[in-house]
Amino acid sequence: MPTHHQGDQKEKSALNAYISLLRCTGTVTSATCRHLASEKLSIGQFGTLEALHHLGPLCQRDIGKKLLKTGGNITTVVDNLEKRGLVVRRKMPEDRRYYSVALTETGQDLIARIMPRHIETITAKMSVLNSQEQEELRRLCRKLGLEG
Amino acid sequence: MPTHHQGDQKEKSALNAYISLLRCTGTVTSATCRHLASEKLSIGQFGTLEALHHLGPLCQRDIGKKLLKTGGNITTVVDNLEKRGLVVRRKMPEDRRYYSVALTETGQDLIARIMPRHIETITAKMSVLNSQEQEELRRLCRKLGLEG
DNA sequence: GGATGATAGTTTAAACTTAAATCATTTAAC
DNA sequence: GTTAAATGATTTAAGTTTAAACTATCATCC
Repeated sequence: MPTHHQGDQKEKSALNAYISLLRCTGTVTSATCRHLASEKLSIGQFGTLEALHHLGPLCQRDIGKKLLKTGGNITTVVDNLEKRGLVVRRKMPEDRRYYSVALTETGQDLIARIMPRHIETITAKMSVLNSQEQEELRRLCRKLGLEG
Repeated sequence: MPTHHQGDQKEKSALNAYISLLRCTGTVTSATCRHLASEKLSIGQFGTLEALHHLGPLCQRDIGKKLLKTGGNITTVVDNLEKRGLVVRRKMPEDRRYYSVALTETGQDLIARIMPRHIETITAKMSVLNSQEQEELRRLCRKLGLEG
């Protein structure tokens, strides 16, 4: 049976890691997403374009899963992207509950233009860690992030 | 001079770490903050109460720095906490631009009641990693999070 | 000691996000 | 086949967040 002291130590270690994790993500996100403002893209909008760019057309549910956002939010995000002509919705004939959301040519052009800079910014920010450290960070985050 | 191939590898490693980091924080935050809804506390409100609990009275600027939020947001958060009688603002006589924001007894009681459960939830979630891994995650996040 | 600039906080408008209720469509069970 | 349950998407109302403009106070410097 663990003593109180051991319990304290366990909590302390967990809390320290947790706090550092959240704070780190805050500063990193802020640094890497700053440049999106000049394109009038929210993080959710950019994330959606990026997902479509990377994975091809997706239904809104899958976009939501990818971005960890609610369905209502995805509706709004896709609405706004559609208004700007960056994506299109297409009803899926084989299951008419679904929309397939896809990049338009304009959307394709925009994300293709933004991505190099975005990747560059991320690479620069992450290069505070060497590749071995990056690998270890990834491993730990993946282990920790397995949903629950 | 690095070859293109090396550049690709460097980007790939950075991006993988970055994506895992953001996704991990998303799932961890969602898991650890779910219980706050039952107390009708937003994450920002809880963060403010916690900061005041941990550090004692703070001015709004310092709360904002702690939470990585804008000044306008802190005004709203403190307004709402004050309406519920959980915190009080006090003008600082020595510099009347500042408010000192402090927990009321009610606020103190609330945060004292919530914290054990919150810590427990975090500890449980983080215990996917052993203490050595937690320590390493903390180190990497701190290194990465140094502002910029 | 008065102008200038910096800092703390507030307000406003617009955008984002969520939870909950709702609509439309499909699947399963009978 | 028809009903019931499940699923994808939308709507609504409420709350959160931000940027930008604004007020109030303090510090500096001539």
